[in-house]
Amino acid sequence: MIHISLKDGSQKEFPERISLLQIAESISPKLAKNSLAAVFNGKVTDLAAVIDSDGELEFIDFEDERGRQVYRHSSSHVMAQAVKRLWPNTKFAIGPAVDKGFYYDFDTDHTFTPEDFAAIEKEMQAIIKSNYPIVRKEMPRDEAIKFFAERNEDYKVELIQDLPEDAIISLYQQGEFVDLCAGPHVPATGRLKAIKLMSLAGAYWRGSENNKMLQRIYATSFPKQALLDDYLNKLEEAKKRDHRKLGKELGLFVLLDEGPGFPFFLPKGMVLRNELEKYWREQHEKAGYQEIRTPIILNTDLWHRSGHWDHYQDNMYFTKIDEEDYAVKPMNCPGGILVYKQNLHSYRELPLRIGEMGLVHRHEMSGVLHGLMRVRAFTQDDAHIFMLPEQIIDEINGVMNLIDTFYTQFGFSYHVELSTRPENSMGSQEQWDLATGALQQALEKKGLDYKINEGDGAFYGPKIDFHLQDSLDRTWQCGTIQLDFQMPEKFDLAYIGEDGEKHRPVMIHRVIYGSMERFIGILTEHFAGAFPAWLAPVQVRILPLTERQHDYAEQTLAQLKSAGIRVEIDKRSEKIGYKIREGQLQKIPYLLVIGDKEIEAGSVAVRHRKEGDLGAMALDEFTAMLQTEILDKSIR
RNA sequence: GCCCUUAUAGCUCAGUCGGCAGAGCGCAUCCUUGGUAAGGAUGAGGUCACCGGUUCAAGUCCGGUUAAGGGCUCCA
Repeated sequence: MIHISLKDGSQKEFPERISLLQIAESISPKLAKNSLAAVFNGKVTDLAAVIDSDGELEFIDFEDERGRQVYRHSSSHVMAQAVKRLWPNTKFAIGPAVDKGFYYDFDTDHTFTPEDFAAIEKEMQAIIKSNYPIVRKEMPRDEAIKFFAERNEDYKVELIQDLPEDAIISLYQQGEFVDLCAGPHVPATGRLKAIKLMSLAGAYWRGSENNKMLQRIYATSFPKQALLDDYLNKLEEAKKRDHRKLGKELGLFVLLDEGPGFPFFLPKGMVLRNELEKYWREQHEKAGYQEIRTPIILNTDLWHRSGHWDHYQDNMYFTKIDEEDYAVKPMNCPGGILVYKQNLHSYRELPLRIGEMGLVHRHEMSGVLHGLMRVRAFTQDDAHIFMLPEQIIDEINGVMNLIDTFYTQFGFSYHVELSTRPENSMGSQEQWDLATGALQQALEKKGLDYKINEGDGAFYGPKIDFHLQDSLDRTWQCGTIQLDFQMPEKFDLAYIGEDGEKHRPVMIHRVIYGSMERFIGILTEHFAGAFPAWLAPVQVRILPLTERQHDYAEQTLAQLKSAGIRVEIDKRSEKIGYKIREGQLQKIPYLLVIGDKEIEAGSVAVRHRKEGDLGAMALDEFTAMLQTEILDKSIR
């Protein structure tokens, strides 16, 4: 029996060999009618069918036992077939389904431009209309190599050569087009419906920058035009939350030609940033951290000693002072370590938790810069914890709890990854195994689901990464916990144990926001610029109806200010509707409309950015309400 | 860094076949003094990213540089 879990959480059981059409029929006749039933040779473990509450089919695609989406994968073959027809000399690399669509990598003399999209889409529609059966063929490895070599498909030959000697190679054919493919596929090209080519990109063959760069076409497909339209609309909506767009509109930050990757924070962005730092300091004081600040520029002897010279040089900036070589810090740890070394420490002092809002500079390649998410100068909300070996698990657990407190405060959900030893790293395998094991143990003790990221650790230790999502569902690493046996060694760190002898402490590097820049970027998209009142750069805007209310508005402003509220007045001689519109667009939590009625009653008319007109209230009452909201850090 | 695309007013963007630089928003001034998402008029605002080339003539065509956008690789 195989178990099928539907996306709505329910479970069904089926015999081993069954067609997807049969599965679909047994779940819902409606689903079956729209079904993409595939001729299928393996097991089905998941049927990604989502049926929304009113029974309409929201999205359907089948996944095979390795999680591949059949419908999109078949779409990718049809795109390849169309490209082959239009540019017969094209060589084919790979064309998998991805999250919201599919792509295919091509090697051809023709340079694709977006103008080619219409022609390719038209050819794809012709192929769909022809309704070619998609037929699976199998042949021995040697025969398959010969088959593709004759067709000059170098990449396919290379792919097959990587398969075991005795492998049976499967090919899928539709009309004149044959592709190397494990399958499965929809039974015929006519099953495909709405197709849209999305974008062009360069992509290295097999993802290595030492290989040739191929041309990748990204596209998506849906079984109904309405679903495609819906998807495109959602993309448009997501773009409206883009932190780069909102950052400009809300006056949070700018990026200028004069400093690529070096963001300028504007007054409103600074208010937000300072509030985040304030919250950070409160929480860290509670959690037993101390705070330090270390220099941005330090001499190169230090960086040799720390291993950054050998392992991180390409990402560092250098400078000279009085003929001596200095480097701008790319990480805060060496500074923190020097602070630790200022005293001889007793085991009784440990764990020692030392935080630093540390400004670091990293030379990132020009092509990777992205708004606030990926910059060349950023402030890490760093901390280094020096501890006894037996304190490791507890300390990691403490940091995980702190991270959870922060992310929950902002309403983020996150996923966790464990990154292991990279190639360019220092220390013995034994130490790495120990460190990686400790992180793993801490994760398991906490019961967190995590994904393993082979070879993605820091050069001095493995790490647990916490990832948050942006508005386009791209994920960004924010929090990280890194366990380090190397730096204490390199810097000969010590504490005096119970036995009166010197011992080596263990070190954790950790950030929670990750970087202030990236976190503000994510936060902006998460709230679509409508920050909770405690973070909002302007919490209240007073809108006097006419000049007659200006004095009263000033009094109101003074009272709110003395209550610690960030408030401003719009005194322009514009109509109230216009002032409200602007206040809404600036996503200010509260707009206070003041007319003669309010003056007479000694009140303010309150409008909330999401809830609309809340009616008149005494100023004291409003102030108390808002103060509570700010103090509770509520999301309203 | 690599592949593709883009760069015109503070912002968003038109500008056709190479022939006098445009609109809306915003801004300034004036009129309007109003009740919950855009009242009206007038005006200012430009080295068409930068450097070079072709041409009688370049925002427009060509080459280069810089920056930005979508990816790849890399990363907080």
